[in-house]
Amino acid sequence: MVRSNTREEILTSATRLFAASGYKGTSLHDIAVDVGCSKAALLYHFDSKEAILTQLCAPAIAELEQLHDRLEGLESAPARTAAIEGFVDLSMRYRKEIQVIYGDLPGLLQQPSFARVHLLTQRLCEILAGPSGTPVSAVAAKLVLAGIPAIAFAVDQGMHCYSDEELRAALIEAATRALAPPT
Amino acid sequence: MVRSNTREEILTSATRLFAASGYKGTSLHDIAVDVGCSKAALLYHFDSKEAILTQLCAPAIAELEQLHDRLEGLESAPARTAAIEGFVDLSMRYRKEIQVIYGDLPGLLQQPSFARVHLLTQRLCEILAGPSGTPVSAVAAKLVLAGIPAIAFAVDQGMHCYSDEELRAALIEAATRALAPPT
DNA sequence: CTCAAAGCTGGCCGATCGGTCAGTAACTGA
DNA sequence: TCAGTTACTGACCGATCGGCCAGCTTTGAG
Repeated sequence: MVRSNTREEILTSATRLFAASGYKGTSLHDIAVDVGCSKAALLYHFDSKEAILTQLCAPAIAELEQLHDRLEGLESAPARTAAIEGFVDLSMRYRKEIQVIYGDLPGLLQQPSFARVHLLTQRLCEILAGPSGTPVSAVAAKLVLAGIPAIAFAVDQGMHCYSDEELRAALIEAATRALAPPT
Repeated sequence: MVRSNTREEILTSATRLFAASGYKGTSLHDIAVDVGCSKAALLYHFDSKEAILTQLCAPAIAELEQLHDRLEGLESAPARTAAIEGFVDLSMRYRKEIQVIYGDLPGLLQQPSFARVHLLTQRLCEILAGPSGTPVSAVAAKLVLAGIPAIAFAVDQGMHCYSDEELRAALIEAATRALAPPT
């Protein structure tokens, strides 16, 4: 049997398995069984296990990059609302990938391809914190920026009570509220 | 050389190494080198690698349990403020342990000793969401509950700009603001 | 002084890991 | 028809993993 889209199947399986058991907790054998091919086939399509991880995170990172570019030209206030909306959408669209990243954060931080993510996230944080520069606004920005992906992380483990639209709206409102200056 | 407090040294080293490289990413050999003893010595003091993980998380889990008991008798409003303060304090005191848990969340969720943590966190979430029961308040509670430990997670990787007191105050204010009903 | 317990070591075990390699079946353009 | 490329397999490799065990010191009570 020869298939045409094995590469995509590998990426799909790897994403689900990495998200469920972590990068280190998932072996090439596990992925091969899930895909229904040999372990060697994985390494025919990808240079290494790490290459699989990098490839499956690539689209999410690319979109984060795009979000960053989109915000660069805006004024402070509209940049903030756009950042909230963009980051919520991005976190919800790439739930599984975020689960993978969160599940292996300490080990991944050292990897060069994620250093860029760190920079982009820091920039987003500055935008969310706004120009005031008080500790509270900076910490609130970190809170939102860490909390939203963490919800995306947890949402597949027992938070099916809300629809995506409800969840999105609620996240944006809660984030906006946390970041709003006290009245 | 015979030492008296090897057990504590093992727990300290393991916590730091697990936090830095993850549970799976740290071998018994790594811990043994860090402590300055043999790998076999680790398994003399603890039944297994997993037992080390369980033991080092035990104090944090016990305190979470205490926080839960303390909140049980309170009314809705004071329970919420006490929950915020208690959870912020707990998250800051056990930063390293939280880093360990976050770093291996997917794998750890299946473990029985962490099922209890899941329950306690859910109860905390209900208290933070309050009696209103709207999606926004529930999601805001999740946001705060996920965001605070995530900051504790990230704080040791480049957020030394604030003192613990500043950080604590800012976290409590940001969390309170995110959870406050719109005025 | 004796001796058992506590604390610890070096060496070893089977299992599993990521990765390599020679070989093969199927498809494809010349 | 046939050479060449693509997609893939099974067997195998060295390294590393968690864990076990026989035996060696050190310590302290009787």
